[in-house]
Amino acid sequence: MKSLSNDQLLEELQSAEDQITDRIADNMETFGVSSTVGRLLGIIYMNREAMTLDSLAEETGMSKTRMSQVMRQMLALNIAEKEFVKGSRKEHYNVESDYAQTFISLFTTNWKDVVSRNMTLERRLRDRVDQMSNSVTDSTSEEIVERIETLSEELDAWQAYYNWIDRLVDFFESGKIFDHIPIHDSHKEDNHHEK
Amino acid sequence: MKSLSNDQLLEELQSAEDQITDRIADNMETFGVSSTVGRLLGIIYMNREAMTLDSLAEETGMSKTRMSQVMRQMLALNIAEKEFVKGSRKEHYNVESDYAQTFISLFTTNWKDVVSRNMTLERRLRDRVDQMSNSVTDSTSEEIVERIETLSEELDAWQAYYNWIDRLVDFFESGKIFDHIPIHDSHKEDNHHEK
DNA sequence: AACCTTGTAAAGTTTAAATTGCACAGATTA
DNA sequence: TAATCTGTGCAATTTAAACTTTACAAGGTT
Repeated sequence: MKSLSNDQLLEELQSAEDQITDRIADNMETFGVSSTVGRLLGIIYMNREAMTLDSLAEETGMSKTRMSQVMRQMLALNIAEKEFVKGSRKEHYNVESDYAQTFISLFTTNWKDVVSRNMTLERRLRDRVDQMSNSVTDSTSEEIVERIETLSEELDAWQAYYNWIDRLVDFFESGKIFDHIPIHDSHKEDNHHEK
Repeated sequence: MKSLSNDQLLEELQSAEDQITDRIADNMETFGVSSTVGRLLGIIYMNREAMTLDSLAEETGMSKTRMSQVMRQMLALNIAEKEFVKGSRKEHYNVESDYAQTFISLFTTNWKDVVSRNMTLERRLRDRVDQMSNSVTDSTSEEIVERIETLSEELDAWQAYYNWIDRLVDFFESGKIFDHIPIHDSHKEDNHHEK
């Protein structure tokens, strides 16, 4: 294996760092967000310091407007925050540096939204089903009575499911998850890396 | 509140069922899959019986080709399976009827993929970093040495994170999650629905 | 006051994803 | 063997998402 010159080392470093950013961007798609969200996350993370819209635009080669759009989305997702930098008029954005914490933010923000939307619909549908039940008379066909009953049971399952997700979200958000899945696995220490 | 006729009841039922399907489709986007995946899941689920590509195409108004594509994707995601129906030459597809189980399938399939892709990259990068470390001599600039060290630490964090996700996936897949977050919450029974 | 700076709204353009239509392979039936 | 049925590869089209350009509002500076 041949040794590397200073210049080659710099190139290697840049290439490796870029690959990490690329992969972070890629993985972010699993959360259902555009890869640019992931790219900015990776860039700011690897930069280890809050960045401005202009510096992000330069780094990505994209327009400042797009940077603004994406950063707003990231704020909404709770995976970035504004950071005050004295002496500068520009807004600076920073990201959580803990991977697992970012995972949790994305997971909980996304699912909280879903839960709330669904709980609302569930209530509305429940009312309608109740009204249907009340409309049933002797002249109502057997099939209809059955479908109403099935629908009502469906809503029960629906409610149980979103209630489960709600508790799941809380399990992550409260950090209880770490009691059961600690960040650093105590078992497999075999592959440990020495400093 | 006024009572409903038979015809109105049928319309109400259809409308309510459609809304449920729509919402299932919507929610599925949180997993980063197209809403059509969710729509087919909802349709087959509400149908309570395995369906063919043709019946799906009719139900959605989409082409059979698209149904084929989406069902293949759903098989890959482990949220649908082929079901043999004797006497029919067509393939029938069914879906898991348990919401939480579907959640777990999607969650684990998606993240397993991510973990494996990342572990591979991590190993490759680790090798390159080692080679960089070995190339360091007296004439190597201080800045470079530091960046190599930082990169190496970054890989440690990276590895710890994906290992964490790996254990998290197992936590879900093995069903241990249900020991801590049971499907039916024993606490809040207040909002209970009587039969 | 006129003049910068910074962020974003709005509308337009480009790129990528979703979807279709056609064609055809493989398997089945007649 | 020809005729039919079913699922899918592939290229073409449509639709939606990502991204850019322009313009302008709000606040800061001279």
